[in-house]
Amino acid sequence: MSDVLDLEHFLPYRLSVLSNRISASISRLYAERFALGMTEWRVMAVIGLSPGLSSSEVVERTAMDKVAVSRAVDRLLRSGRLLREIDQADRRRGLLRLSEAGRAVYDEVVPAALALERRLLDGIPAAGRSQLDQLLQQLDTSAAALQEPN
Amino acid sequence: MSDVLDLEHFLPYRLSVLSNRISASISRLYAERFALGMTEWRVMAVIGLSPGLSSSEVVERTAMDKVAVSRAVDRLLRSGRLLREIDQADRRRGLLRLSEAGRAVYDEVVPAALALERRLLDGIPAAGRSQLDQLLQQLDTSAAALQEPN
DNA sequence: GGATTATAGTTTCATCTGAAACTAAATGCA
DNA sequence: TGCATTTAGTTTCAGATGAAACTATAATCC
Repeated sequence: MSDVLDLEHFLPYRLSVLSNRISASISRLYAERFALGMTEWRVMAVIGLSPGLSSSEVVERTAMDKVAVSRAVDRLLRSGRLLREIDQADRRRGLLRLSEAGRAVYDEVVPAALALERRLLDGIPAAGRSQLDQLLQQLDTSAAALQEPN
Repeated sequence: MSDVLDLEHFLPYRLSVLSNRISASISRLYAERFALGMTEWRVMAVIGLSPGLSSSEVVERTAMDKVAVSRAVDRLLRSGRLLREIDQADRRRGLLRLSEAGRAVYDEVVPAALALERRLLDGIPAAGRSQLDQLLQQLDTSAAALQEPN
């Protein structure tokens, strides 16, 4: 059909707008209540679930920029929400865990984040959710393929 | 079930990663071949389809920031890809259209963008695509609702 | 063991971004 | 008509961002 590009129906654009909308809401949640940036929250989320990871492992898992992670870790250390212990087996690496204060924030943010996700999915029945899951998976695979090969 | 938040399965996170991945690929396409930023391209896309809109109408349609649009328009005017004519009925407004050079870029980028979209959707059958369409629509509605009401 | 290469993480720098303040024109109102 | 308010669009400023250079440690090769 069309060589016409209508942004409204252009998948990359729709995803971008949707994702920005959601990020804005969710950032507001973190920022207002906990003075927490998106990157910082993501670091906390990863470390909360998997204590003892290093910064570069966080980078691998989250696909965030390593500079961003470095700075987020720095802020979290300084605000006392994260602890870092040098890995004695490899002294370049710093092993991260939540402090008590960090854990307290984590335990409060997780339910709020999950509640927000639930509101997003509210109108969508179980069948639709698993379709969504599968579709996102496929898109992610295609998108990853798009990255490298030209 | 769980009060556990695993980023890998957290919808806002997945959307953000997916959208960033796709945006990166697509930006590369615009940037390398045409020295065109994402915002600039979006402005061109809207104006290409609907010549004669003003900047603020572009803002409305794209949900982009008005500062970003203002700057993108400025760059596009200076690179000679866009023309602006002051609306004589309301001299605050500038009516935008693609120049000949702009149209040439547009006519080359549109098929490339559509091709990229096609590659994204490649593994997904027609049924899945319409599900996706519907799901994104629903999510967008929920996300919009999330914006205002606290 | 010493030189070379690779990796973890940080710093620098130039750019991008968006909120808020601002300018200019238009509209509403007395 | 003249003053106050609203709207279109730009500029300013302060902070976020990411590529590239850098530091420190580890691993590899001779």
